[in-house]
Amino acid sequence: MAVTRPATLQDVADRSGVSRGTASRALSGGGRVSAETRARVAAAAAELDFTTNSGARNLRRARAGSIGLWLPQGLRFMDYYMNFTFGVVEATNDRELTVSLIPGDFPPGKARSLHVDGFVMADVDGHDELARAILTTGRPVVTSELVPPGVPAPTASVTADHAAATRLLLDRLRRGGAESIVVLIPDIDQTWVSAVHDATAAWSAAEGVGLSFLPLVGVPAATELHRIVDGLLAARPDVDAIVCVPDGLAVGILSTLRELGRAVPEDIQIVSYVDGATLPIVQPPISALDLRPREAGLRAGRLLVSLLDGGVPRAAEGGPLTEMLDLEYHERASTLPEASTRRRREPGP
Amino acid sequence: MAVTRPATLQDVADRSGVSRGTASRALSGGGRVSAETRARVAAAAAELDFTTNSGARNLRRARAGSIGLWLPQGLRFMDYYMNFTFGVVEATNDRELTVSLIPGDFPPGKARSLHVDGFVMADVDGHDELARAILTTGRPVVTSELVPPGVPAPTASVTADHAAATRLLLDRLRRGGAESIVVLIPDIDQTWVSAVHDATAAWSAAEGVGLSFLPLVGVPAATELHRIVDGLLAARPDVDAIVCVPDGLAVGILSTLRELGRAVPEDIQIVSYVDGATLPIVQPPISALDLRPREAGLRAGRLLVSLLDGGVPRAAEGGPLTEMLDLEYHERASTLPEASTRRRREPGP
DNA sequence: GACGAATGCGCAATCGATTGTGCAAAGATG
DNA sequence: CATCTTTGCACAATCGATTGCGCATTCGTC
Repeated sequence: MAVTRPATLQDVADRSGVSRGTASRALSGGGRVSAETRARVAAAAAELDFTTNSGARNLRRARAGSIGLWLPQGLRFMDYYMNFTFGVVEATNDRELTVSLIPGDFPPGKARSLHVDGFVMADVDGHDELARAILTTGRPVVTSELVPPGVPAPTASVTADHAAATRLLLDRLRRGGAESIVVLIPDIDQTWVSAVHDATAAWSAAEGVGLSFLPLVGVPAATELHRIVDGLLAARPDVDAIVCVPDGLAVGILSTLRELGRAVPEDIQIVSYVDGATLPIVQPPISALDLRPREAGLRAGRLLVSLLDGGVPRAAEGGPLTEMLDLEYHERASTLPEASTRRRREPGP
Repeated sequence: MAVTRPATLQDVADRSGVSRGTASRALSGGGRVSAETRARVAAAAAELDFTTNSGARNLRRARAGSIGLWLPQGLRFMDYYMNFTFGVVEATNDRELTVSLIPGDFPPGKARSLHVDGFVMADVDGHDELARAILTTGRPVVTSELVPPGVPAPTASVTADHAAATRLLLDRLRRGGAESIVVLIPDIDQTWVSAVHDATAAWSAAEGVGLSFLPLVGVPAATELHRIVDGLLAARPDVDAIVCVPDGLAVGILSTLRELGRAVPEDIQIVSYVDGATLPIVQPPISALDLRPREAGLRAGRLLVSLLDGGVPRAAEGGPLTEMLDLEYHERASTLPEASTRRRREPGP
C-alpha cells in the first residue's frame, strides 16, 4: 500500500468538476450551492477520504485552533489536576479546538509566541514567572480560582466559595464535638489556600473554638509526618480534630494517628479539604470536600470558548467575569455525626 | 493601549528594507545573508516584537506541529498518567512541537482528521475503538507498553520487563517468609497486567508457593473492599502476603487489614505493583514498584520525535522498535526484610 | 583586464483552505 | 418581450511563512 498524500480540497474539486471555492462552500454548508452540486462534492470527498486540513483553515481564519492549558509545577494534587484537565478537554468537544499542554519550564519571555487562542490556568501561584507572563500576553485567559494580588488579572475566572466551604467543614467538626482543631495547610501562594486560611481564622475568632495552623512545606515523607504529628500531639494534647488541606496527606495522618494509639474519629476527627481517590477506601473512610475538579475544568474551558466566540462581554461592569462553582461535602466515617455520641478520651463515669 | 495585530514577517521585512524571503532567511539562520543584513532584520524583529506564526510555518512545511496524546479512559491510575503526561511534554521541549490531548470520546471514525504528526499512547486497551482507530491511521505511533494481540501494531513502543519485576516482588515476599500469596489484579485488557498475571502464575508453579488471584472490577468502595478482604481472609486464612496491582488500592487494603486485626507486615506483607504519592506516607509505608511514569512518557515522546525527524529506521529487522525501561523497587516497611525476623500468628514456644 | 566562482538578495510559487466579488444563466414580474 | 432578481458558480485575493531560482554584484585568479 503506497503512502498516499492525503486528499486536499483541490482534489475534491477536481473530482467533482467544480472550483475549489465551490467545493469549500459545498462542504462547509454556507454559501449558495445547488443541492445537486453539494451532493456530488460530498460524494467525491467521501471517496477521497478527504478531511479538511485544520492548519490551513486556522491560518486563513487567523486563529490558532487550540487553547493552552497551564498547570502548576510540582507534583502535588495530581488527582485533582488530571480530572481538571479532562474537564477542559471535554469543553472543547465538537468544537474545532485542541487543548495543548504548556510545559512548566517554558521560557516566560517566549510566552507570546505560544500559538494558542487563549489559556486556561489552574491555581495560579504568585511566584510563577511563566504564569505571570501568560497573563500579560493580552490573550483571553480563564483561571480556575482567582489569582493572588499583584498578579495581572485574567479575563475571567471560575472559583468557589472557599470561605463558606471552610466554615461548613469546621461547623461539621464542631457539631461532632471538636473543641481544639488543627489545620494542616500547605505553604503555597494560591488564593484558595489563603481563603481557607483566612476563613478558618475568622471562624475561630467568632466561634471561640481553639484552633491552630500547621504549615507544611513540600510533601513530607512518612517519618517526617510521624514526627510532625507526634510533635503536634505532644505540644497540644487536647487536639481532637484535624483538617488536612493537601489531598493525599489525610491518609498518612490517619495511619500515623492509629500508630500513635489515637482512635479516629472517637479521639480525633479528620477531614480533608481536597477529596481524592484513596480517601474513601481507607478505614475509616475520610470525610472530604469534593472540589469537583472535572466540573471546574469543564466550566473554565466553556467560559474560555465563549470568550473566544465573542459570546461573553469582555468586562462586565464591576471587574472581571467570575463564575461560581458549588462544592460538595462528602460525609464519611472519619468525622462524628453528633456530639452526644462522642466518646472522650477520659474514662466514663 | 490599542489592540494591535501581531507583527508579521512582512512587517519585519518592510521595516528593515529587505524582502520577505530575505527576512525569513535572516531570522531562521539558513541561506546566504550578510551579517549586516541579518543584524538589521533581527533588530527590526525585536523592535516589532515579532514571533513567527507557527501555524503558517507548519502549513508550509506540511507538518501539524503537534503530537497527539491518548490516555486510557476511566479514572484509574491518575497519578501515573499525570506524570506520564508531563514526561511526554518534557520530550517536546525546545522543539517546535506541542502536545495535544485527545478527548477520550473522540469519534473513532474521525481519527484520521486529527491534525497531528504522530501519537503517543499509554496502555492501549484492546477494547477501545478510538485506540484502534488511531493505530490504523498509518501515522507514527509510540505506545507505552505493548498493545494487546489483535490490535494493529504501533510504530514503536516503550515497555518494561514486567515479568522480571513481578518475579522480583514475589521473590522479595518469599524471602520475607511468604508462603501463601494473593494477587489483587484489575480486570482490564492491558498487556502489562497480563504480563504480571502470567509471570505470577509461572512463578507460583516453579516455586511451589501457594498463590491465588483476586480479580477486581472497577474501583471498589470502602465497604466493598472490607467485604472483599474479609471474605478473602475467611476463605484463605493462611494468606500472609498481598500484591496489589492497582495503585491507590494498597492503602485501602492496609487499613482494612488493621481493622481486621492483622498486623502489617508481621502477619501479612503488602506490596503495590504501582507506586503512588500516598504509599510512602502511610504507616507502615508500603513497598512498591516505581514504574517511573515520567521517564516512560519522556522516552515515548523522544522516540516519537526521533521517528518524526526520520532519525530512526521505521522497521528495524525483527519487527517493531521496542525500547526497554528499567523499573525500580522501593523497599519500605510493609514487607519483611528477612524470614528469620518473621513473627507467625501462632503463639511462640 | 578578463573570466569563473561565490555572495547577497529579490521574485514568485507554494502549503491548503476560506471568502468577497463578479459574471452568466435561470426565473420572476410588468 | 424586456427588465429585474435570484441563483450557481468561477476567479482570485488572502492568511503568514518557507524556499527554489535567477539576476546582479563582488571577489579571486591567471
